[in-house]
Amino acid sequence: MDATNRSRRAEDSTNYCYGHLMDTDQVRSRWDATKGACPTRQVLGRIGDTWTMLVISTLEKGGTLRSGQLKSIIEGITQKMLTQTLRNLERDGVVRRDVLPTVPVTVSYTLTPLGLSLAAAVATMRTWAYDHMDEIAAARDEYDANR
Amino acid sequence: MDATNRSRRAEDSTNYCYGHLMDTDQVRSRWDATKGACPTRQVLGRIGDTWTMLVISTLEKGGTLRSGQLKSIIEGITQKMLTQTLRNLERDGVVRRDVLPTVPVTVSYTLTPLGLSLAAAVATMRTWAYDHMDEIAAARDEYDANR
DNA sequence: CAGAATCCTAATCGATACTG
DNA sequence: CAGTATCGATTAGGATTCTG
Repeated sequence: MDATNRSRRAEDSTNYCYGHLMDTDQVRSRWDATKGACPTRQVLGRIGDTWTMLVISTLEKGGTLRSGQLKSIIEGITQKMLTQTLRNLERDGVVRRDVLPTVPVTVSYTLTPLGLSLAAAVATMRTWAYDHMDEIAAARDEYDANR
Repeated sequence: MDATNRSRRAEDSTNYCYGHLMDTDQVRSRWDATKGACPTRQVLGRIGDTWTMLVISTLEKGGTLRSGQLKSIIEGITQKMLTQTLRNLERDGVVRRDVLPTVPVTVSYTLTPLGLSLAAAVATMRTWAYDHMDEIAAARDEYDANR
């Protein structure tokens, strides 16, 4: 029973797919379930974490940036989370990591073409949030006032 | 020291703002920091959680839906997470909750105009993920092959 | 400078049982 | 049916220390 629960968690917890919203057959035919979650869900999950959008947007605005520059521009990010976020994005083909063999080593990051197209979609979300933050704040105030 | 760490976590952990990407003064002037995180960050954080995008997209497609309908359409969601997600969206003014005093009670949810505009932005992200899932999968395969 | 490794707390989320 | 409450497993992520 514990084993059942645990394996369920491990295997399926990120597999919820968007099939009912798109062409399910097409999604299924392009999705190798043995490799893990539905890709749409994986990508959206990645986008949603604390730092990914911030890193992408910062690179979009700044072009090629060094690790230290990203760290100082993105207020509050720790070394660990910056590295982790950049590794994930690199793995997904969204950023390119370049190492110059200076002493000490110089590492820079740049959005790939795929990353640039993602940055555009991210900007849409960011702009929406910015444009509607007053409306949201007002809705929250009203909601909270009634309890 | 523990107290310091804990309070820092509690108070500031979601306050990282997008000021360096937008008009910082304007963001600051519209953002009451005593109420918590930067609104942009709050909204994007909400979008990024496991179920929010799915619920929004499902309501966009289905129009007005009852709680039970949402639960059966969205594969894998639990009662708890559905309720929690809907509450958050209701608080932000994104969905409207209507209760009919039948026995037992009937509850339905609908996107507000604000919610509809958000759904459009969400669709952009969803479509991006769908359109690029092959590219991402390929990038991952290549990345993973080199280690 | 860039990042890997360790430790530890807090938030997330699923499972389950219960209420009107 | 819709929702609440509680518990436990898992994960995210911050602080810190160490390496080339």
